[in-house]
Amino acid sequence: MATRGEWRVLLQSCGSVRSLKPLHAAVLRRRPSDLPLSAAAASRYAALGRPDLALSLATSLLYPTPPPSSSSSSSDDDHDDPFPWNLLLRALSDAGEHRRALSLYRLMPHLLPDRFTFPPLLKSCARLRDVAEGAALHRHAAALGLHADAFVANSLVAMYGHCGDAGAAREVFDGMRERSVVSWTAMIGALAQSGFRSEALGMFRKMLEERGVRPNRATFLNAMPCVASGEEADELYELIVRQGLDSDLSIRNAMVGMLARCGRTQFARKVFDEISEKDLVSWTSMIEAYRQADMYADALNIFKKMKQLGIPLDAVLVLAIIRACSNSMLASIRHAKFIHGVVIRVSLHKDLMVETGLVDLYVKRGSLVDARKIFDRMKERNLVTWSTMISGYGMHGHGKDALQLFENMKALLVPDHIVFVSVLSACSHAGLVDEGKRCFNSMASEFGLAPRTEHYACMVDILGRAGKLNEAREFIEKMPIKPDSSVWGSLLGACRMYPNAEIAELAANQLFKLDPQNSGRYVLLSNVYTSLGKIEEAHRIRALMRSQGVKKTAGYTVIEVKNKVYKFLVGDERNPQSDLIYRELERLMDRIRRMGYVPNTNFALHDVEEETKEKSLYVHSEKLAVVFGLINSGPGCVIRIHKNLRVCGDCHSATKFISEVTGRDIVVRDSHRFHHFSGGVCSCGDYW
DNA sequence: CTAGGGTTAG
Repeated sequence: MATRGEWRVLLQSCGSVRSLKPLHAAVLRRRPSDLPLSAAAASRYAALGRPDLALSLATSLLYPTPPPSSSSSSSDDDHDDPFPWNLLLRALSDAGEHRRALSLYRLMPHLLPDRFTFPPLLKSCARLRDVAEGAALHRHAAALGLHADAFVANSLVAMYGHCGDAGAAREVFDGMRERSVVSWTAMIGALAQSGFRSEALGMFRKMLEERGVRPNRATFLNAMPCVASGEEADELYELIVRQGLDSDLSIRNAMVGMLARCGRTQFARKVFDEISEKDLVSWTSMIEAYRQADMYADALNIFKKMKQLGIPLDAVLVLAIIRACSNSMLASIRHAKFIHGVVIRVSLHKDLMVETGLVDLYVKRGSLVDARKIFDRMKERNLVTWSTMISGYGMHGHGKDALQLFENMKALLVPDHIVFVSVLSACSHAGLVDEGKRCFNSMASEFGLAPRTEHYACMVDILGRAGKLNEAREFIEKMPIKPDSSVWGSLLGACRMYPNAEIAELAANQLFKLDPQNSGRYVLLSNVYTSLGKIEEAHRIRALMRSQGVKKTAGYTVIEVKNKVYKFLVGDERNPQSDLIYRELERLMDRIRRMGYVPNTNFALHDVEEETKEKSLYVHSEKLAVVFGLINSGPGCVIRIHKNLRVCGDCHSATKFISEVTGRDIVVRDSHRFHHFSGGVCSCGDYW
């Protein structure tokens, strides 16, 4: 009878699956339940391009049927040789069977792992983002004195990096005797993936100074996503060209993203156009480029061009265009339906991420009904899906529906931090104080989740909107974590509806320290003073804003009419129907004034006569867009407009009256939420 | 037999 060593040589010299199969069968007959030999066979299947066979064999090794009585002999020379196991671990890891790889490792305690054992296992931990398992392997390797091996150490850095623990990665990196380009690259990647982008670039610069280490393709691919400024982008671009790496497809794809992120959209497009053999990642990167620059029309053109060229789409690409459409000011429900149609035609509508993206798309384009229809038809839903639908209900002011959905979800899944943000923001949009409090308290008591600043901000919002300003302030004072600008922003926001100089100042002073360039906060504080009659103070804040060099973001409103998007600025006269719009506006304002509408000049500019203030309110972009919509659509048609900032209080009041006198439903999306106006009432219940 | 990489929904 041949020894195991002889069998193993036979297995490993097999050149084809066809010859491996009978040999494997012979092994099973002669040496049943010889794990190392079966492992060698499995890794050979993987090496010959059949990971599926390797996997099913590995599975049978992990969960064996009871073996016949004969057992493997333990006296063989190579019984403890980890080599075949290492091959199998790698095969499993490469096949994406990470849990199986780790299970296999746990089943081989009789074997002494060697330095080859750890890299594939650490890679599996990285893919699974299982830092606990990874740290355990780290301890095993250290106990065996293998953690100092260059390959093991590099794998550890990468594993901690993928798990988002840059500190642990750094510790391993700093402890290394020799650092190769791979070590540096892994460390840069670790910092990048933990969100420490500038530190990652700093590491990249430090590496450039290191002797004998030159960046390569992988280094650039890790460094490019960290670049945030045009100058840095140019610098990397130069280095890449100098190294002759600029013809590489992955490098060019990453360049497109890098240049676009830095605002060099034109340059990004040039790099994209010069890719001769574009792959799906190239196209996706270009669409993402445009999405980040808020250039939805260009993103859509790229998408349409792909369709013309007959390029097959995948889920990632479709998600890019879905996100571009969701976020854009220029898209409408019509666009959502067009993209939805394409998604169905290319059969990507059964993909969980795509479906969730579509739910969000319809929510953001204003159709809760379509969003819910997709949600209901989904076979599978994860936390992201539920939180998308819950926050969708919240944005549209359907607080009770959001809470109902949250209850349904809790019966199936355990909520995470973000789901709670969705639920709490839904409570704040709908003014559900008690429900919000209960929900907030349940985070820690029922789910062991420590509330983060976002959750505190929601609670302050909820209390503030209910007029409980002092309670909101006390709530902040008792926070166990440091309140950030979102928390103070909520407190200041509450003063919009319940003007209170003391509290507004308290919040604003913090905000001016934390986030001095945000123009909205100055405007808000100034408006609070105005509505309290403290005109001098209001002027002081406007002056402060000027002296800080803070520019007020220009407000604008868009509306789609007959498949074309129109944009209105305040007092805009560029529209071809301008004369008609202003005549109709005058008429409408007269009508609603007779019904009781009183212009709220707190929202107007100062230093002008009352009558001029009123006129300046009339020409707010929201009102212009609504009137334009009314003129250009038939009775019964819903008017949908989209404003880049929060809708102003006066326009909100006027729109309620307009919905009543015209009998039209008007849907306004602002930077914060949706307002559905119908019959003189708004879905936000005047909480916003 | 081993390490690092471009696009991915709340």
